[in-house]
Amino acid sequence: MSTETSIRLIHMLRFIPKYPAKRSLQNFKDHLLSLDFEVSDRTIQRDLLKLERYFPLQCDDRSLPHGWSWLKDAKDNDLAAMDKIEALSLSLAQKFLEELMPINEYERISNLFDRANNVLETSEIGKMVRWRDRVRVIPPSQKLIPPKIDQEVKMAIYDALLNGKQITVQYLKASSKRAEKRLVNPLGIVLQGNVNRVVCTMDPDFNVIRHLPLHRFKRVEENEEDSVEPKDFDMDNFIAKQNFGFLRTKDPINIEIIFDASAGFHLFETPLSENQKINDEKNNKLRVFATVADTEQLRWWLLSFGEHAEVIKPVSLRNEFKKRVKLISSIYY
Amino acid sequence: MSTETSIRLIHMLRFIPKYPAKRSLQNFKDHLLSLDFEVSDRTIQRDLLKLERYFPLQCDDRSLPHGWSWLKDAKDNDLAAMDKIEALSLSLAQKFLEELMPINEYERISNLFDRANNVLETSEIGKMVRWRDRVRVIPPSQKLIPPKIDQEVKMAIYDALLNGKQITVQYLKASSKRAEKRLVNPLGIVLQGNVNRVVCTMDPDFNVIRHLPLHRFKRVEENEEDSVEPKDFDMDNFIAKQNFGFLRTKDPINIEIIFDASAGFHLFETPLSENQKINDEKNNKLRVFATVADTEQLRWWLLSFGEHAEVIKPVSLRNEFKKRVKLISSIYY
DNA sequence: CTGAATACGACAATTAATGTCGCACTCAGA
DNA sequence: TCTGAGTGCGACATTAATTGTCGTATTCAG
Repeated sequence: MSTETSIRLIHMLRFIPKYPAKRSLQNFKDHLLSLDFEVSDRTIQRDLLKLERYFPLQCDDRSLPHGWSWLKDAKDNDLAAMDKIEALSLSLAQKFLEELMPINEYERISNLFDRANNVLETSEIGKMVRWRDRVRVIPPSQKLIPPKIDQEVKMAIYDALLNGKQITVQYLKASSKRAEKRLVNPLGIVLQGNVNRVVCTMDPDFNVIRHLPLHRFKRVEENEEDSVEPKDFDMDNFIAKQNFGFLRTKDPINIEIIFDASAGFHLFETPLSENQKINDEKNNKLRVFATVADTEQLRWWLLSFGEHAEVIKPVSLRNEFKKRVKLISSIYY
Repeated sequence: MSTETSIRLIHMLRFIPKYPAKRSLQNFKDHLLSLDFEVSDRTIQRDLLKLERYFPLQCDDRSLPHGWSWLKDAKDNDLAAMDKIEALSLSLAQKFLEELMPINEYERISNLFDRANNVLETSEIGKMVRWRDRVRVIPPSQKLIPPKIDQEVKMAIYDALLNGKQITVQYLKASSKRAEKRLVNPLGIVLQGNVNRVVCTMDPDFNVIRHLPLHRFKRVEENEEDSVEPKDFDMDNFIAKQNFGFLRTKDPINIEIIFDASAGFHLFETPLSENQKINDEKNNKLRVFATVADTEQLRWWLLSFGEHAEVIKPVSLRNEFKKRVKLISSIYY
């Protein structure tokens, strides 16, 4: 018999599920026994009362046996036991992230996912369908291989950013093979697809704001000096106006597009905007109206439909597409 | 003086950071004092030794004062204190997920994110740059508004899937306005972009395998009957061969594409495949070779480059593009 | 080299934890 | 409505663990 009360309490805390699930005294007894804690029923009852004083727990005493659970909206119920459904949701989220983001970096989130998978795997065998075989994620766009990021480097840069400190780095320019020593003022982080970019200024010219892929930094040392920032630096301005070149005009535009019904049908379920309207034309076409941001992405998206989408408005966009279509034709003919 | 030893131990456990960060006796003392635990130094030392016996902790005794931390690769270190860098990473992951997936559903993951944001917000003010202003996520493709999913419905369907049970549902057909009662055998879940689909069979014809958006299910009841599955049902087969129509041929294809240098440059950093090769042609073009899956997505992706990409091989794909380009031309001219 | 800070073993006093028992209550089945 | 097994909980004596104190050894900055 183990004599370590506190440890037993921790195990009990982690065995309590979130409301509306609940555990009975007998459940706790079995669970503790499987962990080699042999105590009397009375002790378990007392333990639960004690935990209730310090954590947002709940005892359903409307019927026997009483059932214990965490309050639904408890803040720190990351301690709580995970139920199967929650585990399945998390496992889905994991598959989703894996497709899109180098998730292995995020250690704590991996822990959470590990725990979820563990719950799914140790549930009663046979009764449960093998979820692994039953869940798939279809990536929304062409899959590209993410660059490898050095964890030490990443952590050092994040740390410097948080502390507002300058860093001295070895930076590998795209054009060269050897890293160069540079002095860098980190300003921010931008995640673009699966590329992690550091927004910064760098010697010799600290007036130019750059955005450099994190994986090009080879060595990072945090300096004593505080990071020097350009006056009135603002991330949104930087992204919008200058460097990423996604946003064309600041104002949203009203678009009118004709889709083949099969290609545009999904817009009924996942609209482009809150104000989207769809007219069902007779000839198996859909005429879609929406107000959207005027971005490069919009163009990429429209282009990807090929012959299944026709830009009608705004006229400027239609003319742009006319020109591009001519250019594309000239490639193949 | 509080007399609740066990509770104190739990607080201590959650205050211990992950290696390589560490906490000294004085740190613990201050922390406990702020939580109204007034104990002697010796007690804290003994507590730590006790915790060390039951959790993967580590005491760095190479120098004074000694520093405690969780082992780096501990499995259950979701209990551990979160450091600022980890918190920033998680906050990034959250922003990433928010752009792409209806994440608010995943309660436990939200808790984790809340905790991360809390760490960032309660850190020493002033010393830390305001991370909110310094972190951005640029979505990889056109943003569409995710459908709203009823949590009760989702949980009921997941539960039935896990338990291998039939369900009786109210299903809203795309064409109609009123939900109909149906008997459904759930077979699996597919996440496609931000649409959550249920793979299933349904009355009246249980031989047809369907994939229906989760948000079309209006009410779900789990039945006593076990779910009846088609013989030899296999998710991958289902996705690949029949219904999603993404995969064209089972075998990967060797593609050769000519990109404008500016458009294809990112492939240096995020390649299409492990075996990708890039020839730098003289005329500001890149000739890219890679082995990729033969999917619709590949076509969408290539089309989205417009005049900045030319398909060379395989010849079949080039011919396909030739035809499509002619069709596109005919729309605008 | 020196003094302040830290770690830790030992021990006795204190405090908490535990099992047992008895009684009250619940609830399903007769 | 009755019955009995199951469950919850108050009380209490016993046992076991926890705690503060003190003394000594060690570390480390100046």
